[in-house]
Amino acid sequence: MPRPRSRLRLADVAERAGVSLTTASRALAGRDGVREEVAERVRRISRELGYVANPHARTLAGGTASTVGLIVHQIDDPYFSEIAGGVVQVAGERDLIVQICHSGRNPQNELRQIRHLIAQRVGVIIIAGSGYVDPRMEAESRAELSAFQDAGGRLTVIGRHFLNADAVRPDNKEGAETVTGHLLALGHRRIAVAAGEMLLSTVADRFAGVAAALAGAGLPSDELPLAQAEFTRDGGRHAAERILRDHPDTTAIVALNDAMAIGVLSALRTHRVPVPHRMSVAGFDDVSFAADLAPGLTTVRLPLAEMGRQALSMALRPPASRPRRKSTGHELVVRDSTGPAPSR
Amino acid sequence: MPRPRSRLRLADVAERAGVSLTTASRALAGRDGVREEVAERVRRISRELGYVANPHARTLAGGTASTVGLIVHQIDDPYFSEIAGGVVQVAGERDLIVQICHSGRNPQNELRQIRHLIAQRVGVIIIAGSGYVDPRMEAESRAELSAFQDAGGRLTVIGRHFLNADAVRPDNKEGAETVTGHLLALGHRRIAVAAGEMLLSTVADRFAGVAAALAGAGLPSDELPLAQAEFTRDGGRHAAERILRDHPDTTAIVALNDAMAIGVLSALRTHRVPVPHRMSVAGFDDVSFAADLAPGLTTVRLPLAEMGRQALSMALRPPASRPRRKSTGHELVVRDSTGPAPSR
DNA sequence: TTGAAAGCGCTAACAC
DNA sequence: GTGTTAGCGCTTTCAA
Repeated sequence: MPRPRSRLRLADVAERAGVSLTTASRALAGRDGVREEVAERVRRISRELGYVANPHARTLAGGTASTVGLIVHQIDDPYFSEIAGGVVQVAGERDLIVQICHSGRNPQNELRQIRHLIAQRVGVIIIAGSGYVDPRMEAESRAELSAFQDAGGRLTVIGRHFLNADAVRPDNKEGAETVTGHLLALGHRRIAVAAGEMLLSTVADRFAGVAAALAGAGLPSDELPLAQAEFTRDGGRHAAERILRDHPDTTAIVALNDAMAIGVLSALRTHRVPVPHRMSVAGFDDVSFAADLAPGLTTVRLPLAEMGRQALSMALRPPASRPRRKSTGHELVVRDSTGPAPSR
Repeated sequence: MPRPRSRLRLADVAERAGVSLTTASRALAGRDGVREEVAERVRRISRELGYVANPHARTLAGGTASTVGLIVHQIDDPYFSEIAGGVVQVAGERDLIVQICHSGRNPQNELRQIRHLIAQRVGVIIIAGSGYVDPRMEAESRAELSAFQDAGGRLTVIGRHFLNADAVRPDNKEGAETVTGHLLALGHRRIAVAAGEMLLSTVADRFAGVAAALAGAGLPSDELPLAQAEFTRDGGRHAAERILRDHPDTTAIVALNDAMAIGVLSALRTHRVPVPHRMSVAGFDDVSFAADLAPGLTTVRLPLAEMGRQALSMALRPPASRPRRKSTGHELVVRDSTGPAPSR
């Protein structure tokens, strides 16, 4: 592939502004040691000329690596695309570039993506999405990431329990308690859970929240009907089928994410189970179209885009002596998919 | 942003192999002019040491980066996140990195993103999403992109009319004709259109398809009720409000994308207009959750992820003498939001 | 077939 | 404050 014709360089801007390379560099980086008047002139000329720095040269020379690596399970999953939206937005404001990789909920592939990003010399890595309950499944990733951090790279995780990284912590357990409390308040006592694979820490945490709420209400959470399946729409369908078959007197289903909730609603529609009159359904996440389902989905709202924004903002601040933890908070959004428990 | 400490360099590999930098470079790049035996030794040592080239140095010194720039209007819009999913998938298979930027449906911002990607020396640019009817709105972008292509860069557009680029062409006009034909066959005669801004070429093309279908059925398409608004869910709400007010005898609304269709459904629910008994609604795109709305949305399916895959695959093939055009095809997906026209 | 040397465009010590 | 100069790690002429 031929090499793109060389474009405007910093030297051109410097020349036009009648200053040296260094001064131009400082002015554009906003560093001080330049008279404000001169700096302003350089910036103006740079803008007029449409100058854009070559990030490779910049990185090579030891400047800031202006790239953010974002690892998601799957970008076309609304949970991740909304988070990514937040990351890309902040990146755009700061003239950073975002590289997106899929881990596909596969620890080996995730490791590969991490290595790739590190080889690219990205300055920031953001990992979004559940980790694994068993630390051995991500031991290698952790090792690579530690080395990355030791070398000065910035790491932020969203929804993982990494001891040594800044983290955006979704209210998984608390949110699950809240939504379960909502169902209890509506009089439901026979509540079932549609869960993803329990080896995902997000699933385990949310499930713990449901169990805690039930225990708090004096209900035996150890025999809580639990249907595990994939953490997806189809998984939700399968889980609902099993719940209907094995626990026919269930009056409410808590799905541990909205994707599963949608599958649950779909299965209930197929079986002509009226929602919420015969069965209440609640989800988790509040993805953008949860309000547009019918019935509108009662769910726990996480501020997804905001989580993405925070993750990048944290990474861009100078590292703290101790890793930062930022809880997302959550909000119960009551729509039409939950209602009073049917009286018997 | 901090800078990761420098790692193993090519010079280290060269030294260990007892050859010059040049020879090592050649050996690893697989270029000839190196005795096979020497090349093999260099490669072995490089592997043993775990050497990974610094892509910034590599890009700066010569070739283009093995990076794909993907410009979308908004990554958290399902239309784009599904396309992006396809692109990221193919990229993952080929060890390429995908950089995502938002244009935000703003030509100026799009131009800025294009410049960034070019400055970044990406080898491939993929632009997804509607262009503008008025060529002047994207004249600058076109100029930059032409220069990029002249310099050897590969460009693929999804859903734009760029003469000189490989293109994935969604069946906008054809799909609109199909879905309008479906409504006509159901007996609808008073059909209204909820459209995005007409300056978007996608909107114009889809609208032309609706008009053509009506004309083909001998209906006066020049007085076709048309409500223009933003090409989003909220825009759909507003458009529906206006249609209900100004054309109360309408029996079917064609929304020119699914986002608007969802807004239309929402507005109709608010006004207690039964769908499809009193009003049929059709969308366009078939985003993943269109089936889960209630009623399930009748729409025109575009193979979004496949479009993303094709776009990158085309870009990675050697350029053809003439730009390639790949039509997506389309498929009418009939669900519950359309039904027979109410008899009067 | 191999190597020396000249950059690629930028930042950062170190002068002035 | 501002400029000079030496790299960052690699590819690529151009000689040998």
